[in-house]
Amino acid sequence: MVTLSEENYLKAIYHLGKQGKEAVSTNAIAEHIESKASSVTDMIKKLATKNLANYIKYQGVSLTEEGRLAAALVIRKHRLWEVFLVNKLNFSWDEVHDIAEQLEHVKSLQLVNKLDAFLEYPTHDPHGDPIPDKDGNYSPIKSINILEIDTGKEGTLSFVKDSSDVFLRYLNKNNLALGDTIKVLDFEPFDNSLTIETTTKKMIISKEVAQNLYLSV
Amino acid sequence: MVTLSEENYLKAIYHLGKQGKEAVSTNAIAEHIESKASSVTDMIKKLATKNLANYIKYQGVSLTEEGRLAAALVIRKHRLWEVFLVNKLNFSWDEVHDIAEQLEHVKSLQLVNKLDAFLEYPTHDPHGDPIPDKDGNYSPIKSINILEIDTGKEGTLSFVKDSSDVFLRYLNKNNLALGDTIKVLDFEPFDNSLTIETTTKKMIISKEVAQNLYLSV
DNA sequence: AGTAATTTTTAGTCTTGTCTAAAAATATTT
DNA sequence: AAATATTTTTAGACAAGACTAAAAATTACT
Repeated sequence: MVTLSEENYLKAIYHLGKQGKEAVSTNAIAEHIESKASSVTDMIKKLATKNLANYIKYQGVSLTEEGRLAAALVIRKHRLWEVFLVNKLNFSWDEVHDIAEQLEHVKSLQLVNKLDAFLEYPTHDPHGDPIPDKDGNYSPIKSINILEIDTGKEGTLSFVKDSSDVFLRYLNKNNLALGDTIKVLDFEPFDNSLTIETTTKKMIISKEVAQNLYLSV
Repeated sequence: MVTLSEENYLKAIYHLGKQGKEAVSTNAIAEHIESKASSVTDMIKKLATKNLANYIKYQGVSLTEEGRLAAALVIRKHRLWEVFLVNKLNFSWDEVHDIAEQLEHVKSLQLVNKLDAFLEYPTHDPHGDPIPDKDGNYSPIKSINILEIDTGKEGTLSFVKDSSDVFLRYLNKNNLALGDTIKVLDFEPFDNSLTIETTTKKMIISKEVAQNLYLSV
């Protein structure tokens, strides 16, 4: 049995080293989960004895295949619950993190999979992060919301979810095309709209449009 | 902050003494939550210092108004989640208890209330137990599933949810009327039908019919 | 390479919630 | 009402997870 606390460490290791494959430092983990280095050492020893992590003293930790899968499952649950909270319960996407942080620890594979079906197999959460499948795999493409506001991060428009005529006409009219480089400048909480910047201009896009733009970063 | 463990004790006290008003014994609680009497003593002392319980040594515990409300909230959450699992995720009503036992501890008043709205303000969970409202109150009437099979418990038919012509004709045809005494003899998991017994006869009713019959016990 | 700075680990302590075994209080029986 | 049985509480121990302070290892610097 993987405890709540163990799950949080697995998540941290997963996020800090590319999906847990790279070794991450004790200090990085401590900072990420807001604890102390000594606590981290204790826990990673425990994860190692449980075959969830590879650990060599003073050399950092990485996840075993088993650990990677366990971490991906927690992330899958987190993101599915976020979709539920936003799409079904009408939360706004900036309110759901703390609740999903609790829901992600509920244990029942049947529950995850039924929730997945109920939500009609979403591929991305409301923040634009991709949702791992049952085997822990996911596409590296993220929806536009993922670009944090005003950090200067940019992405390349590489996929549109809705390929209806009316949406493609919208893109045409606004001079947006696959391959364009996009940066997010501002987020308006009132209607969830975004101000974005391409190489040629600045514009405001609605929540509906944002949800259909996918970028590689 | 009320911890997970504290919530479980509050629930137990609430269930064992009529909504926590009557004093319940240490042993009864220990048995109910499958722990030891000494652990219970420790915890009820803690609940008392937190003003959630009234405790006099060797005299049992009851809940304070604050404790009663906290317990009712946990039960409200448990039963709402059960409705969600059965009505939205298509679980059968005998599979949902353990999952709801975890979900009931998720903290967010906003979540409970949005879930309540999403489920269209259900009054009873899939087992027939009434769902407390925001103030911890609920009707003492239970839907028929609550009568445990073959325990000899009986109730009086006192309310029908669906009052359409077609349902009332069904009741007429089958000689079921308000005031009738009803006992549940068997449950068929395949289609969730029940075998019931009135003072005059024995019959099988479908899940749909059962969901509309409410009894006072 | 040798010293200084940083990172990581160890050792020992604390809190929460649980347990066993023994002591104290209450209930029951005759 | 005394003796016995049962229930409840206390005392002390333990596991999980976190912390502080000190020791050990690694990395960085000159």
